Amino acid sequence: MTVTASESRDAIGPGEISSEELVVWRMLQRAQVRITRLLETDLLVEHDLALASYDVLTQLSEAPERRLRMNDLAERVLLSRSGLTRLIDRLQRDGLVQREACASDARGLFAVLTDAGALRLAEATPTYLRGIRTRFLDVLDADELRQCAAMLTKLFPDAAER
Amino acid sequence: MTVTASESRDAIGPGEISSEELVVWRMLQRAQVRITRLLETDLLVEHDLALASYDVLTQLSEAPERRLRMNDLAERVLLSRSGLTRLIDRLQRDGLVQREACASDARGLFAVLTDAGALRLAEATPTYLRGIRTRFLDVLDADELRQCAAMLTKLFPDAAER
DNA sequence: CTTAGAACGTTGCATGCGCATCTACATAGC
DNA sequence: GCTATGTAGATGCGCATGCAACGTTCTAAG
Repeated sequence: MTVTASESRDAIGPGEISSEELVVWRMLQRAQVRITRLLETDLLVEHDLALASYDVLTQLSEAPERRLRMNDLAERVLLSRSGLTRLIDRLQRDGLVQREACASDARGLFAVLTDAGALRLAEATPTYLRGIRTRFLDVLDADELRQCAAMLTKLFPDAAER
Repeated sequence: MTVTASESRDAIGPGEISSEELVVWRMLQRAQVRITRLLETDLLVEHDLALASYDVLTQLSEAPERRLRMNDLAERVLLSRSGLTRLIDRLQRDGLVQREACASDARGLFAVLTDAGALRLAEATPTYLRGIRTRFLDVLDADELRQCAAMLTKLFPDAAER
């Protein structure tokens, strides 16, 4: 195939990707990983709480009766079922969560937020929010935030606000 | 402090965060994790290559003489030094990379991309690009992509295109 | 009722990662 | 030169996670 001058450099066919586009993706990756790590170390240092644990506590606190089925919870925090089993083990050992049987399905279990868990969450939340604000929200203006939300809604099929 | 009706619901003080803002952050987290996992399984299934390995090969391929100091490389792929040591162990075992001494600093090592590594990277790249395109780029229009790039530049202090 | 298949949660196992530590080398101060 | 401090990379260890397999229970088909 002969290549004309205009095609030779950043030739973009129908399925091609320009280097600018690629850079956007890479920056997104890096920014996200970095912010997440900062957030996690904040929580770890100030409250000895991993980000995944914080997520679990948050999900439970927002759920009706502060309880969620293991399976449901696993999906919400983006963990495999086995991963969630171990995480709930740890949280239960620390008294932040407890397991309860499900009346309507003997196979199922609820993870239930304890009062201690709710307290711990309340203590950690200012740290979490401050981290997000300083590392993410403060950097963007209202317009950008709206654009960001719009893009995410497109990217995110089941956006149901989880 | 007395709370008026207008403040009672989503009262936003100077350091507060509205629930909309919080949702944006959560969606970003979720979208990023999900896309990354899809990308990783694509590479794993089609080329038996982990995303971290792909990143290393890419960084090396773009570096002068296809080589980078371990430390430098670790920073670029967002891995700890020890993490990179093990990853390079594996890649070297598979013949995709090799270690070479550094003439100017006897402590240092270069990770060098081998021909086999370059070939493997070339094979895997279409999968990677296709994944990014279908899961990310195709969903956004040119305007949104520009907005996204602008935001990331603000979020990303050392944006130097890495 | 019985049986086949699916779904829920747990467990064994392997893997990949970070932290703390170690050794070898480099650099600065004397 | 010699010592003290710092840096590059490797190693021991612990931890969190996913996959595959398992037991238990639910559901559908006959």
